[in-house]
Amino acid sequence: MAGKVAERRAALRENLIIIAEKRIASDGLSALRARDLASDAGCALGAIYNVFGDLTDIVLAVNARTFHRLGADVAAALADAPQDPVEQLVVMAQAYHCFAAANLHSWRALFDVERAPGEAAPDWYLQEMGQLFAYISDPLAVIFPNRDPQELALLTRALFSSVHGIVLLGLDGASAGVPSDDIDKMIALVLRQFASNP
Amino acid sequence: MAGKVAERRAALRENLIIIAEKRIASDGLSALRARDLASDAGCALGAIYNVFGDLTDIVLAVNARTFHRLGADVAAALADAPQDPVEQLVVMAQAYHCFAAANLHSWRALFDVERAPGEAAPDWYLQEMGQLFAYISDPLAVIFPNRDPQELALLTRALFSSVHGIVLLGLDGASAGVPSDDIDKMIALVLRQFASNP
DNA sequence: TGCTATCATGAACCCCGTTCAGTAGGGGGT
DNA sequence: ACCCCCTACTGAACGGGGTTCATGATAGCA
Repeated sequence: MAGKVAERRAALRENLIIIAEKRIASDGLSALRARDLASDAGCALGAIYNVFGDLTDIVLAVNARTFHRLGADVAAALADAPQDPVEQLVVMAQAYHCFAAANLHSWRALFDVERAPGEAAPDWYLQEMGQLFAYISDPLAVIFPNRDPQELALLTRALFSSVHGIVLLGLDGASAGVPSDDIDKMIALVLRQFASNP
Repeated sequence: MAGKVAERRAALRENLIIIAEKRIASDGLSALRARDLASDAGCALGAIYNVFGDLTDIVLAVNARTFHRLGADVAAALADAPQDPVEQLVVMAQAYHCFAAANLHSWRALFDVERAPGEAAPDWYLQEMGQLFAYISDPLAVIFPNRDPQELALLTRALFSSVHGIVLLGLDGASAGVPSDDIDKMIALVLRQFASNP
């Protein structure tokens, strides 16, 4: 049976991703251990390396799923949003915040995984990122109809980064815990103010 | 001699901090090894633990110095800035970007060090952060004279976080390397737009 | 000088990711 | 049905890292 081996491996692969996902979600990226994975999956330690190159590959697979869920949440928020483009931006940003807060460890793993220096970001990463940027870019183009596409691209990236920064520092423990409401307020302040004078 | 031991330890402490600082600056936080530190400092491996609780304590000491240098750079930029409060914000933010780019590894170490969960941020961290916030808050109060202090505090934090986010994602390798000029443009776009309609 | 309390030392411990020699198992030929 | 061979799985072992602690060195004091 030629397909049998590939099938078993694919099943193990899925299994490992799900187990790693749970582990990261509950205890954070730094709590991920190869030996725990193996024992939870009921496989040998070495079996992990028959299916993944190393632990980072598993984390990347988990991150792909997380990123996809994030994109779906933002898209869902956008679907329910009012027509006003500024409100659309606010709603999406707050959905981003909401996702990050509700999936803190998984969300942090998106950025905490260390990429080998010089290695390009995976394809799915750029793709999901592009999707998020597209969600932002559309309302922006309505708000700023006179800016050229290049400038809109910069604006898009700048706004995403701003919201990301607000959420990142807001959820960071070092800041002594910014209340969730304050984070939403900051997001709304920045976005509304930003879009107030095109 | 009662002070002799304390003196020797203080010297070793300083020495270790400087060596760790160099190491982090050149190769990044993850390249910091206790054994390298000991051999570079010409001391025993265990001597490190006579002077610091663990490696994280050394990193925190390095971070305190980095943060201080960062604050000094921002203050220097502010001193040379024009009177216009919006321009002051822009100049400070670009000084932040400039510092981060020129001290990439040290700057990343400020945020990459993992704090024990539930442990409060060190005193110096909150103090330096407060200093940075004060630099931002002053021009903001001029730009938005009608907002109450509480709202100004939120604005201050939001703007800092936004600039931080722009610099963070801009300097991140995963974004396929945003050109430095673009980062400065994004900063200026966000800040000018933000302050354009008080 | 000898005694003792204190300090410095680095080999050893434990944890962890990764590897690879050894083994089990299944498919195909007779 | 039997055996052989090749593949894939296994988990003990390796290397590297942070931290500890029994031991040896040292400095102060009588």
